[in-house]
Amino acid sequence: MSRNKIEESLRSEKKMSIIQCAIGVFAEKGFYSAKMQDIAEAAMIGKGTIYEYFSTKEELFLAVYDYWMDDYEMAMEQAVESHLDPVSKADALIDTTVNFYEKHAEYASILLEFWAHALRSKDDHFLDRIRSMKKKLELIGKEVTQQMQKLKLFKSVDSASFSVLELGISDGIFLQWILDGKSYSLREAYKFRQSVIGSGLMMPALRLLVADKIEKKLKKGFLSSNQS
Amino acid sequence: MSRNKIEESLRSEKKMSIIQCAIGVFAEKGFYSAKMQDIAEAAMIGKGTIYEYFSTKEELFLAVYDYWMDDYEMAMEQAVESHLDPVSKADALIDTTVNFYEKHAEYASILLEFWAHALRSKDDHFLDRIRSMKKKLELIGKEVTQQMQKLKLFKSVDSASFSVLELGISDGIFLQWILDGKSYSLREAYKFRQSVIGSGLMMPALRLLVADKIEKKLKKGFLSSNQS
Amino acid sequence: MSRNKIEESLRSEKKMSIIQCAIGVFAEKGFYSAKMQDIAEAAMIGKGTIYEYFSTKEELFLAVYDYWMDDYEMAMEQAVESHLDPVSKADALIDTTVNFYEKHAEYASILLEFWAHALRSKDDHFLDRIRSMKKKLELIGKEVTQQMQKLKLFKSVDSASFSVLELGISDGIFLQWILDGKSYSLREAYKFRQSVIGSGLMMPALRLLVADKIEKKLKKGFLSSNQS
Amino acid sequence: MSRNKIEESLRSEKKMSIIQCAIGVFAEKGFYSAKMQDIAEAAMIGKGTIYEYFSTKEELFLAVYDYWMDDYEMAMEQAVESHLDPVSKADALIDTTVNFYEKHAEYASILLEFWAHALRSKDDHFLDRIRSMKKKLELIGKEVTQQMQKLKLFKSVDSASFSVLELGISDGIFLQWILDGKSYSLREAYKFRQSVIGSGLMMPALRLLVADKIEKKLKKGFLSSNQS
DNA sequence: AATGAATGAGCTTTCATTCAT
DNA sequence: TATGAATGAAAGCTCATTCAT
Repeated sequence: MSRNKIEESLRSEKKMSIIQCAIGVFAEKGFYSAKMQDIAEAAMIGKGTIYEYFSTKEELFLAVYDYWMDDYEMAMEQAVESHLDPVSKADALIDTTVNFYEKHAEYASILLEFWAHALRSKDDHFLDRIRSMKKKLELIGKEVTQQMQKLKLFKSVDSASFSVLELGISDGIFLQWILDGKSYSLREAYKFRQSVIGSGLMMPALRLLVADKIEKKLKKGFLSSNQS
Repeated sequence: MSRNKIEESLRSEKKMSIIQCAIGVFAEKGFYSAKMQDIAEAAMIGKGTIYEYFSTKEELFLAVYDYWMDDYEMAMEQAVESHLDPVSKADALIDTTVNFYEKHAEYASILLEFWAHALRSKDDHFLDRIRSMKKKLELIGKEVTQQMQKLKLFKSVDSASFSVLELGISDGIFLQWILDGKSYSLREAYKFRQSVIGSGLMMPALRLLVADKIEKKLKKGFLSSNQS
Repeated sequence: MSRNKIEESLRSEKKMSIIQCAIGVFAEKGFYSAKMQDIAEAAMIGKGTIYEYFSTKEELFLAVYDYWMDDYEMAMEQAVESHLDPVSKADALIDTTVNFYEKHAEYASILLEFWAHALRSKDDHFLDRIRSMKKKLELIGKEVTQQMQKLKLFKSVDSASFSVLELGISDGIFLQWILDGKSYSLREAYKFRQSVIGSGLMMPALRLLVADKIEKKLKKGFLSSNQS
Repeated sequence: MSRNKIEESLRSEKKMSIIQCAIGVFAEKGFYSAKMQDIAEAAMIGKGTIYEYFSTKEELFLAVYDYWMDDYEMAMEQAVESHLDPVSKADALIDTTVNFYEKHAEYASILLEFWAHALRSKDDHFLDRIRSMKKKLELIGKEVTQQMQKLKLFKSVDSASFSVLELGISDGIFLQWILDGKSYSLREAYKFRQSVIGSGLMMPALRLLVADKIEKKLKKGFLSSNQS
């Protein structure tokens, strides 16, 4: 590695370290209440040093979101690529999402605040970032849905609409779970959701096959804490 | 009305007026960027006067949320009470929700910010308020679901879980709709959701009855702008 | 006086009070080293209060200069108006200038800094203010010169150029006096200047009349401290 | 040259190079707004390197002024030495001054700022430097004046006072010229000044000799742009 | 000797809150 | 009761200076 490359890499590493510390502070205090001082202290560096890497607090906030979403996107892409049949893909996607959300549950408030920020900001930068990620996820969902249809597993459904809906549902469940104080299993909630929706879209042949399992799941719900 | 009662009522009216003005300012600028001065100007009163009614900015913010949620709760309760059969009730609930969300779309960022605030606040006041509202809505949803089951319209499903799920889905769809720049009809998205989910929970008898309509809806999706 | 008028007047008075305190602080520390805190303390008000009257530090600085120059301009105008013959007018102008400069000697550094600021500022506001004052003074000087010529006291001289020159000389003498640590009498320096220049412009008739006095003045200079 | 001498000389050269770059930056931005970074960039060296040569920003500022004044002093000394008769000397001095000022017109704001700085500084260093230069120039002026008197060209006048006056006038004209946006010829202004003052101090014999030329100059002034 | 990443004191400005009227 | 002038704590950001390399 050349001298420049090493320096570049060191710089990048330091940036990451600041971002990681910032996540914690932003999550705990929120964008406005988080002080640059706090973040500097968390990263055990001087206040001025942050500004060597991010020119404003807002830019750091955006970087935090980016860092996060890149992580999520990559995981989702990998999930879909590492399976062949659409059913496994769908399962893997849900699994990845649940893992991601469980891992970052404590940072949910950043997500909300970021969305709020984006909706209000004159600068489209924030909204664009959100939408680009949504587009990517929608595409993945759409493809899996279409494969399901091709294999006659799913009824004929507008795959784009369904994919958008799924994304909304996914965020919505996560949000409720957080607001409900994580009092039930997020994974079970997702599975319950899958039972309800899958049950609605499956072709009769498939439905009969898994009817029993679905029925049990629906009856059981996801609120009882002793999950099998 | 006694002298005191009149005064009390006047006071309450003024409070409402401040809250209503605050909603607009909070929505446009967000909690932190909204200045008490802005709110006072919007309400055409002096800055100090706000403090006669609310002791801090945070309290006013909470009052804004309360005012809003009371409105929503009341509308939902009325919706369910003004219909007898559970299918109409369900339709009315969806209608009310869509109406409410469409009406307050521009205030979505407050909602997000409020949730973020609640998640972070040491003071459980905020979370409690959110949960009390969710409990109420969950109850409503649970009852309707149980009635559906009693009438053999719905499969056997844990009504509490389903109700919680529905709430999450509802918020999730709204959120996506907002983040997607309201580029499609929120109502159609809700109907699509209903088709997917309904299709999964309906008893075979009912399903056959509405199969055609549902099938069409699923094929069409909700993203095309020329909705019938 | 109406309620509004009174308030307006109070506001104006407070503004003046802040300006007067700011003069002292700016003079002692310079624009950059003068802290708003210092000025607030000098005025015995809160730091924030200054911003009720001046929106930026720079605006306050400009106000200080304006306040000063208005004072000077008014004094000069009054000086010229309260005399009829041009010789008395010229004497009065010099007298006024000397008085003004002696009174504000300690604030000379503000003047210099203001000029430096004006020369550099992208905003022409500062330079314009300086030039408008110079224009006014040049006009006054020009008129007096022309009257001198009309009365055959002065040789034929381009009055505009002479007026500009005089202004420069005036500032220059003041500057030297300040930089020389006020080690001689500013008044005597001005008189010496008058002798040199007057001697050069006077018509022979007048010159012969005052030759003696001028000669003495020239011989004596203005550096000896025991001024008569 | 010994090893040490060479190193010393290299060091000195680098110092000069930094000073020259600093002049430009200080002139454009002023002492406070000029960043050490800017100066380092202008000199194409690292920020830290400046501190190898100057221990503080203020010291560099002083060095800039010194460098400048040394330049001016040397030019003035050379001017007076390269002529024999006092009239030529006086002309050469004016010429040198005009040249110097015209060349450094854009740096006028530094001069002003430096003076302001000097007046305020607790540290007499700055004022002393100014005064030592003034002393030198006054001495030169005094000598020339005395030679003029010896040759019976000038009336009897206190040469020290006159020299101080001249210095003030010189700076004053320069200052006006700068503040007037250099809208006329500095050289013509100096000549006009010479006509006015010379006319006042010349002995009758000399005056008659140049009366015509002076009269024309006075009538013409220096504000018309088409200078002959 | 030369560098520039790191630093943190210190700045202007903002704004929720108070309180005299 | 209503007000808005006054306040000062607080925070983002800057930049002269240091020092390890």
